[in-house]
Amino acid sequence: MRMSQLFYYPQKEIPKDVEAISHILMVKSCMVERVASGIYDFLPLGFRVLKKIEDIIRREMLSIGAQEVLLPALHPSELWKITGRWDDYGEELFKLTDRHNRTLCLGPTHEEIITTLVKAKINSYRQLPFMLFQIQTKFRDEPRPRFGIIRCREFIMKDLYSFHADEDSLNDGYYKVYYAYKNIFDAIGANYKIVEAASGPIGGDVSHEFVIIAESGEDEIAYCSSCSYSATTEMADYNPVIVEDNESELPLEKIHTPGLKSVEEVSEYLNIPPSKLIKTIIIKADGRNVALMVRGDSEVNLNKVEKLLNAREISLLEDTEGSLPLGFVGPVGLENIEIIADPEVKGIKNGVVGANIQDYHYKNVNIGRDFIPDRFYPIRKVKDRDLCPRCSKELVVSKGIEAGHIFKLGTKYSEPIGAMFQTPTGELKPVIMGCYGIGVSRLVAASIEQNNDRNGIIWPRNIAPYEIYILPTDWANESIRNFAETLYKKLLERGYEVILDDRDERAGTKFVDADLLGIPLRITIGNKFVKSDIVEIKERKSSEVEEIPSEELILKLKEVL
RNA sequence: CGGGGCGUAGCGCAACUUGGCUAGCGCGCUUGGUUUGGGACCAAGAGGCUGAAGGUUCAAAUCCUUUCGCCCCGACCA
Repeated sequence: MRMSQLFYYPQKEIPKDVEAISHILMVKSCMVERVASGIYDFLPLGFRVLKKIEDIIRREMLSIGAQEVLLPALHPSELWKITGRWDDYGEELFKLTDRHNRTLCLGPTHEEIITTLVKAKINSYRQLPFMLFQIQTKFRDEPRPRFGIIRCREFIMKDLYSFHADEDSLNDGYYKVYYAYKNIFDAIGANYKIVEAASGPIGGDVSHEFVIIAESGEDEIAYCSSCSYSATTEMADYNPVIVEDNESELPLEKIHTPGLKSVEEVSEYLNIPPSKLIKTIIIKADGRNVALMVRGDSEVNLNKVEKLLNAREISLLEDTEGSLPLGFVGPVGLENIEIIADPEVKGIKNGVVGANIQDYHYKNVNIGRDFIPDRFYPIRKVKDRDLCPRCSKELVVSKGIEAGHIFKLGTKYSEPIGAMFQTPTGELKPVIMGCYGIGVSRLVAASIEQNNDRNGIIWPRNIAPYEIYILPTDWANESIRNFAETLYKKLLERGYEVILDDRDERAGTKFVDADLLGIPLRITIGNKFVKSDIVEIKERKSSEVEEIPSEELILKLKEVL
């Protein structure tokens, strides 16, 4: 590509409110252009990167035997009503009505469509297993689009669906995809973690997320600094450590704490650290009230409680439900209600809890003397530097971008839709399914989040829009120009993806653009070439410059690329 | 959905509080000249229905109402 022809209009000034590094760099480097909130144009440079990522994904999908299909973006409402998701999916579903007053939605995901297809074509175990995938635009009416292309209302996603006759086969398929995903994320050059995850509204039991470590991520994950354990903080376990306070028990004391409900308020008012407070919250689990206790500097992980209680539905108790003075609840004298405490609570001597009386707390509360929890169980959210549940080394809590998510769906969709097959014994069974997504457009941004410096993007070679940037410092100089042109043609012939900066710009401008665009290799043809036939090769990533005689250039490129 | 903020040239912003000449500045763009290895300089230009609708007024970018769009923070922790 000739720079003079490229649809490239770098922006020096970008809006103040653009936050994420990837967003800033993508706007600056003219990769994308915002059309509306959460809706973007992909411009030539951005689109090339998108295509490269797509190709990597496609190659891996094909290699595990999946076949590519293209499914509609427009879905009739009936399909979504069958699975109940017309209502369950909520406001994120883009709904619309056609001229005949038929209701439709723009597909946020394609389980309904693909399962209906399978219903139409599959009726025997002999046809199973198989996998289909699609790479296409999906739509979600996000409550708040954010971080440029990372959280959009319209975005490109790869979805693979697998169909099986039994659990073993599903498991087989699941791990085939799991390893294909590893290959993909490795090929893209991402720093990522595979974490055990909650399956969310898509459903199913087993699930892994592929998370790209990045500050602007909206996922929070915990991973072990030593072994391979990792999970979302929703799911993560930890090895509880009980630190016994080393002090003697003081007499219980009731204190007036008018209007002070939160841990911070009470802690500040009494000048006692939050770790000495015991937070007590009341939840409703399938209609039954349960009290949960954690140390004041911790947070309850409701996800864990839900699992522990094996409850279908749990929620925090509302002010209007029951007679407890919310904000002043404590375990002392709390009756007819199960109390579950985090093991950490055991270590607290002379703690502070709510008194179950409006505007009062108790000081110097001691476990055993003043109250006894019904059971201890680690129910708080993990924190940075907690101990790994497997190897007891320290965990790291970090933010990341959810880039891939794989689920075992089971028969969640095949059953209601009626995608059945006949077993060898003539039985009719619903097809067992798996579903496996990758946020393709999001990966473009995620990669930039990890690969940049103050001058711009640093593309990993596999997904760079071009491999080589030929930079003639003075386009008006005939010998420079001739050499650059010849080099450009030679490299194209040899199959390299090359940019030739044939603009009549000052050298400085070209250097700045080359850095911003982050093309892995830059070849500078300047005054050293004019004087002594020397050209420069610079690697964007390491900033290493090598000067070599011009006639050795092509050979040298073979070596480094 | 709750709270806050912003819509003025392609982009980034000023002028609005206290209404009043031709709505400014920077980037980018056009023309000419000088420059030419890290976002050059000088000169001359082009480019605006001040988001939209209504109102107040002799007079509205500016005040009022409505509406549309955009951004940020929050959205179960006691």
